[in-house]
This record gives sequence, structure tokens and C-alpha cells, in this order.
Amino acid sequence: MKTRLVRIYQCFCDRTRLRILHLLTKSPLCVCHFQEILNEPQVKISKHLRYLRKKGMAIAERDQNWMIYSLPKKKSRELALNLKCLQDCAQSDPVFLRDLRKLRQLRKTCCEPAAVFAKN
Amino acid sequence: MKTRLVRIYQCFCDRTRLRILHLLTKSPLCVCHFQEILNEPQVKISKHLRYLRKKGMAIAERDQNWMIYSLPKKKSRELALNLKCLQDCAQSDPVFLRDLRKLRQLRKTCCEPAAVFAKN
DNA sequence: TGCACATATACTTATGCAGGTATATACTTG
DNA sequence: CAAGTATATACCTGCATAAGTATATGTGCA
Repeated sequence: MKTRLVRIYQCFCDRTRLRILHLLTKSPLCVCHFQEILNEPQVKISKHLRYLRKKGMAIAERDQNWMIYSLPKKKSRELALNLKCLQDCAQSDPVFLRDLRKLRQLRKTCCEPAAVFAKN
Repeated sequence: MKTRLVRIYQCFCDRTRLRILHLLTKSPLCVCHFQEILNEPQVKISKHLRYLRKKGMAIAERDQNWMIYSLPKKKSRELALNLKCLQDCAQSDPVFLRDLRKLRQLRKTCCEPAAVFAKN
């Protein structure tokens, strides 16, 4: 039997997903943003996002051509605690820090999809 | 490439291991204690413990007939944070709470291996 | 309608791992 | 040294999943 907590850790136990989730704690993002920041092929990003959606760790909504992914609006206690913990851990890992720098860069140079950053 | 953080979450993403780790945050324990508390077959416990050892999440030392498992003495920042988070999450899960009750019971009724509880 | 862009899915291959059964190892005690 | 207790390992099966290639779907626009 899979508990909610186990499902959370299943999502956390892949490096790509961990980076995606970490970015999502900062801002909703579309697939191409993840491609850009993580520097990974579209199919890989897309499949990990599907995995996260299937486990209830992300939601998606379409904005014209783009699919905007974000964390679920209401989070279980366990999820909130673990996302907080992830943010703490990320502070001592250069890869997560670089992802954040790239995210900030994107906010400056990239204009589309405008809706993404407007919400946040 | 597997980071330290990913390795932690790999250990966390199985229910049996999560219960084992949670118990270990309270006390070093031997295999038969886990069997008793989790009510799972010896081979299953033993294999999960091996997995944890392989990933550096547990250490084992022999005390006569018993193998005493405990958390590594020095924990990385990430591990310490996540164990703390696990303890927080466990407070709202009846299974973890029951495990703790059983552990307290064992401390009272069980005398061997004496070394285990003496250390803690 | 047809093209371009963004994203998703189907299919394949390889790998890891969970759990079970049977058996082996290690230590203790008589 | 034999028997009992505690633990580990070998072997097997089935399942989930990661990643790649190719292709499909959905949307906006000329």
C-alpha cells in the first residue's frame, strides 16, 4: 500500500524531477522553460511532468500554445513540509542554485508566455 | 548522476524503509526488533536494511548474536533536515505512531539485546 | 488550409527493485 | 562438536520506471 508520504518521496527520488519541483516552488513554468533551465530534451521534461501530474504533485493548464505547470494549490501537510525541506537542502547544492539563477535570467529576457510570471 | 539528496529520497520512497528509518531516529535496533514492530518477515527487513546500509543511511555492528542497526553517527545537512522532516510528517500518520507505541512496549518487556537500549 | 510552434504519446530497451522461497553463515551454549 | 538462534544471501519473478526515437496532437497564424 502506497501512502501519501511514499508517493511524495517517489516523486522526489529522481534528480530531474527534484529540479523541476524545486523550480515550481518559486514559480509556475511551462515546458520550454524547464527545457531551457535544465538543459534537457523536451520529451524527458514532458514525461517527468506527466509523472508528477499522475502523482498529484503538479497541475497543468493551457495558456494558448503553452502548458503552464504549477504545484497543486492546496498542499497536504506532508507535501508542504517536504517542499520546505527541499528548499532548505537546495541552498547547499550548486545545481539547484544555478537553476534559480537561470530562472531569474529568464524572467528578464523572456517575454512569452507572459501569463506565467504575471501570476506570480 | 545520483546526488546525495537523491540517494536519501530513494531510501525514503519505500514504506517499509520509511518505517525503519523513523524507528532509527528514536533508537538503534536489531533485526528482530524490526520484525516484531513492523510485523514483517525477517528476509524483508534484512534486505531493506542492506539497502539502507549500501546507501550510507544505516550502519550495523554486531553484538553477540544480534546485529544492531543505527543511523550514521555524522549526518549530512540534507540527511539531518530530512530525518527531522520525516519525524514531523510521522506525527500525523497512525502507522508511524503505532510503531512508536510498539517500540516503547518493547523497551519495557524485552531485555535482550540489552546493549541496544543501554546506548540510548 | 497549411505551416510552425509547443507539447504529448507510443514504442522499445535496459535497469532497478520488491517480495517470496530456500539455503547459507555466524555466533552461543550445552 | 551439535543444536539452536539471529541474520544474510542466492535465486527467481514480476513490475515500475528512465531514457531515447519517432510520431502524433493541439494551437495560432499567414
